[in-house]
Order: sequence, then C-alpha cells, then structure tokens
Amino acid sequence: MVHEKKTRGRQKIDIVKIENEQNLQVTFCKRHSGLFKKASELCTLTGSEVALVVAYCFGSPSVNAIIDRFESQTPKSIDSSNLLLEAHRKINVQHLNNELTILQNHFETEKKRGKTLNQQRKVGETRHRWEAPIKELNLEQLEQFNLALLELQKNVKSELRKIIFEHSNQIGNLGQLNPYGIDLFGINAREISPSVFY
Amino acid sequence: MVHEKKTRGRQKIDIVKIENEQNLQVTFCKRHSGLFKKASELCTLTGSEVALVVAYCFGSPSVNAIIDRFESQTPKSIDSSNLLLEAHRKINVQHLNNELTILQNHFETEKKRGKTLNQQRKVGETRHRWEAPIKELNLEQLEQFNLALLELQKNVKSELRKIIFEHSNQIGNLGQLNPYGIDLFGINAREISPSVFY
DNA sequence: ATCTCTATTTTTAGTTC
DNA sequence: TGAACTAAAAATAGAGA
Repeated sequence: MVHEKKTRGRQKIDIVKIENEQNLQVTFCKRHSGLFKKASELCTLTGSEVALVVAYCFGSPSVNAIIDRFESQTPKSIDSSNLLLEAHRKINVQHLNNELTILQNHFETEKKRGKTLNQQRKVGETRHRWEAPIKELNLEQLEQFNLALLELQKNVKSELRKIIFEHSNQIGNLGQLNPYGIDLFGINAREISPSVFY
Repeated sequence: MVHEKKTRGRQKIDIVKIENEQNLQVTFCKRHSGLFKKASELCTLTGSEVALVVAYCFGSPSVNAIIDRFESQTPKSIDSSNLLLEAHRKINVQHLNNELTILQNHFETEKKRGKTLNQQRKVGETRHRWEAPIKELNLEQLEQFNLALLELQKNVKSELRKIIFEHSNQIGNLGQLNPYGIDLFGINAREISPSVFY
C-alpha cells in the first residue's frame, strides 16, 4: 500500500527577511514564543540570569482587525477618543505591565536574599569573601536594567498617548496607525552551588 | 546483522535546575549559544528588535583552569598583579566590548535613518504622519537600553578591578574567585514594509 | 571550555480544519 | 485568526578526544 504524505513537513528556509507579510506574522508568533521558552529553560536549567526584550509592530491590516475586535467588545457608552486610548493602552501596555510586575517581584526577592547574604558575611565567613561583591554587582546591574525598563515603559505610555491624541483629531486614518508591542522576560539571579553565587 | 547503537542519542530531561556541575556547564554552553542563534534568527526573519542579556558565572574549578591556561600563554615579563588584571579583563570584558561595539554601530545607523525619515517628512508626506513618533520612540528606547548597557559594562569593569585588586593581596585563594561573564546581543529596528516602521 | 558524533527530542514550515 | 496536524529540520543529551 502506497502511503500518500499528508504534508511536506517542515521546510528548510533561508535566514533572510521574510517578505510575505502573512508568513512573517506567523513565523514571528511561533519563533517569538519559542525564544521565550528557550530563555526560560536556560534560566531554570542553569540558574543563569536572562533578560530578553522583544519589540515588534504589526502591519496595518491586522492592526485594524485587532482594534475592530476590541471596539466590538467595548460598551458603546465610552466616548470614542477614550475608547481608542483604552484600546491602545490595553493592547500595548497591559502585557508589558504584567511582565514588569513579575520582573520587579523577582528583583525584590533577590534584594532580600542579597541582604541575608550580607548578614551572614558579617558573622565571619571568610570563605565567602568573593561572593558579596559579585552579588552586589549583579543586583546593581539588574536594578539598572530594571530602571531602564521602567523608563522605557513610561515612554511607551506617553508616546502612545501622544499618538492617540493626534489620531483622535484625525479619525479615518486608522490604517496608518502602528500599534507597538513589547514583551519582557526577566529572570533573577540564583545560586549555582552553595559556595558559588551569581 | 545486529547494529549496536553508538550512543543513546538525545535524552529527554526535565526542566529543573541541573545539580551536576559538569552537566550544568555543558548545558549552559550549548543552550546559551542556541538561544543567541534563535534570537538572531528571529531578528533577521521578522525584522524585529531583540535585546538579550545573559549573565552567568563559573564554578571555581573551571575558573582555575581558565586562569592557568591564560597564564601559560602570557609572557612571564608581566608582573603578576597586572597579569591577573589582564586575564580577567580579557576573559570577562572583551566579548562584552565587541558585542557592544556592534550594538552601537547598529544604533548609529538607525539614528541616521531616523534623521533621513525626519527630512522626508518635512517635504510634506502626510501619509507618514504616524511613522515618525513611533520611530523616535523606538530609537529613544533603544538608546536608553544602550545607555543602561554601557553603565552595566562600566560597573563590570570597576567591580572586576576591585575584586582583582583585593585578590592580588591574597594569592592562594584563587578557588573562591568568581569570574563574571556577560553576553550581549542587540539588533536594531528595521522596516517591515515601506509604510510600517518599527 | 569547545568540538565531534550520534540518536533522539524538540521546534517549526506549510497545510488543513 | 487561530488552533491542530504532519513530517522534516534543527537542537541537544550524553559520551568522548
């Protein structure tokens, strides 16, 4: 019996910019989630720190679809300028906020752990003399990164408001609007072994 | 003829912290490079922006091996404190510098492109009215991120100097020293289509 | 640490539902 | 859109030099 193959399976592709907009969207979606999964796994497996920021935008047609869908879900009572504002806020900033909150919780946890380490050191463990500076360096770096992300988020918000404000004076040009999306992924420092801090 | 398998091939593993130090190192190495490759591919394929920071440290035994190897390659004429300084600088900061230079070149290119866009806009292309703010937002964010990275690099350097200085007064404790490595990967903004900027 | 090698697992391109 | 499917491509665990 001859078995007809149902699909051609995964095809080899060159790593060059995808020109077909449809393919690009699908590939972005798949590889984007794949990348975050890999990053997450690296963190978990090796206890390393990974900060990953992916920024992208959608082409106008799919943007319209998203906005349309959002509008159809929103009560009509909200006035239209507010509606657009909220739509963009939700689409662009909500996820960012969520991720950032998680990230900040990680930082808090690490900060506490850093303090504990500091206290332990005061007890007189000379064995740990090299750990503390690196620990602190690490925290410092992470906090700077965190601050940069906060700043970035602030800018996203204010720029979005600006854009949407301009836009509200110009309804009908929706196709030219570019929603902006940012995903964040952050994992904190961790011990590799009781005597090697990270 | 019975074919004896040479290896068991890839084995399924749970995504939990690897406790065996040796396995951890190898896995980190493999997955670290795999992650950067994936990030690079996502950028190229979809023209998205990705910033990836991976920070990790080595356990003491392999650290000794690295330092030993470095020392055996270095002319004996250099005095030992300088030697250690240089060793750590090379190991920890060189790659960072290289990556950062590439990153900065990308930023420069993008900044120029942003200016060109600005000039074009002044010519009177109303069609592009939404592109510029997002372009600028993007650049601004990227520059902030870049600044954060520069700051981070500065801290790595100064902390390393501090650690190495302390260490040079305390030879014989090499096993407690934790080299610190940071890899950076950054890709710039790009057009998705002539009318959608990123 | 890296590189190699192999046999698997995992990811994903293309398609269909 | 978007989730599910398939089969091929790609990544990688384990072992080695």
